Amino acid sequence: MKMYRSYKPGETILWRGDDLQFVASVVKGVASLSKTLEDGRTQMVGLLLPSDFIGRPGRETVEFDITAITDVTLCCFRRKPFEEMIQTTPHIAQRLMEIALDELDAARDWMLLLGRKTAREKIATFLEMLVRRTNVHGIDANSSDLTLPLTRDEIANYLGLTLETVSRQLNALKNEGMIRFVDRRHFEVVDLLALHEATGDDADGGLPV
Amino acid sequence: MKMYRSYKPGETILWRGDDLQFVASVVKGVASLSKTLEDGRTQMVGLLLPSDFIGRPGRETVEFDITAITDVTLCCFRRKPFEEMIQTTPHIAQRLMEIALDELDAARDWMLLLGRKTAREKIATFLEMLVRRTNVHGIDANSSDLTLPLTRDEIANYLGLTLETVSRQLNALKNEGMIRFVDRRHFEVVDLLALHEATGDDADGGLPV
DNA sequence: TTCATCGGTTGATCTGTATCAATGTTCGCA
DNA sequence: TGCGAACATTGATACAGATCAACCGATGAA
Repeated sequence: MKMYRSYKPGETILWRGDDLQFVASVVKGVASLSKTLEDGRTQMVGLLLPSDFIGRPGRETVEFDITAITDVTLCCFRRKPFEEMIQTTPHIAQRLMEIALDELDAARDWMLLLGRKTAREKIATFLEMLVRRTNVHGIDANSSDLTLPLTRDEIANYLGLTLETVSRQLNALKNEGMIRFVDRRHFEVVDLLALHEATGDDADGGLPV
Repeated sequence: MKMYRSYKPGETILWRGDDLQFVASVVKGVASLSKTLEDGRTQMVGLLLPSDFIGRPGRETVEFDITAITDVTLCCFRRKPFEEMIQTTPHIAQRLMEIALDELDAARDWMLLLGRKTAREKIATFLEMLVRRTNVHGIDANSSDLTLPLTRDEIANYLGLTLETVSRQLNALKNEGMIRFVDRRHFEVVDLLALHEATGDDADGGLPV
């Protein structure tokens, strides 16, 4: 009924079109959802963090590739019994609906970012999101010592940029004194207000992640 | 309990942050969902067509502007009784979940388009979507005499381009013999295969709208 | 009939980001 | 202990699409 599976960084969890015999939830680690064009250009369309959900009732294949970014552990259920459970336990459907609607909100914020923001604004938005998410998870409120969970290349795929542009803009924000790097994967935010201004977002219009 | 409201083209149905006392479904017409940056750049993040739904249980404001594109008629319900209905009628929650998941799939396809496609590919994808959607609605199977529901400017906002680029790419596809214009708002597809190739999409990876 | 407006087209130029290329840094492993 | 691979930075150049600007053609009001 219920089983655990683990994946190494870089390992593909599911390919687009794969048969989806299981639904799963992320126990540990970070995974990416991504879509690819014919010639190989790819775009991340979501990140999976612990407690996030894979699979959907009534659909037997996935529409994107799912790849482990860090070590990932999933908790898997067979799809059939899970679907029956939805039928019989109404508030599960409700909960899943809320999850889907939250993801939809996040996807739409990302559409604004991908369609209209400059490279600089994209990077600033991404960093601000990391601040907010780290704080929500209650780790710290001081915006210092944040972790970049992705490589420059992965950030580029997330933001619709190239890795060179990511590197340049990250350094630009550093040189302007908004952020400081501890090492390549760790940074702190020196001037959160300036960072927010650099996102281009409307006063109260941050990402509700 | 249930009432109808109408809007003229260009009229704003809801502003971001507006109090959402109602949920509604579109009876007639086309409306857009859009998000705006501080300096006015805007990006459409969705289109509402007849049968589409506005509002979500458990959230009292909308996160984007909703604007009528054509004459629009909505059928509105008070939010409270609607939410109670969800609690008591389980398959409504299920249906809403499916709608949300479908929209999420569409949003993710759009993220790939916004983040990675060229102007030409964006236009081709948009036209192919119109073909598919028109055919689904059973109007015709011949890809001839399709209607462009949006102005050049609105298309630009939908695709993350400027209106000049939309105009140029539309003409480029015309000059290559893929499409033909009847007038500014009506066209037919001459070479559907070529149009599909121009989308850049992976063989079987069309938009499941 | 004229004029104003709105949506659309077309042209010239500019610019942000991609691309191409070389170099630097870190870390795991023989 | 040093070597190689992966990740990252930096520089030079190219180009797609934005921007600025002029013009066109319907439609509708006076």
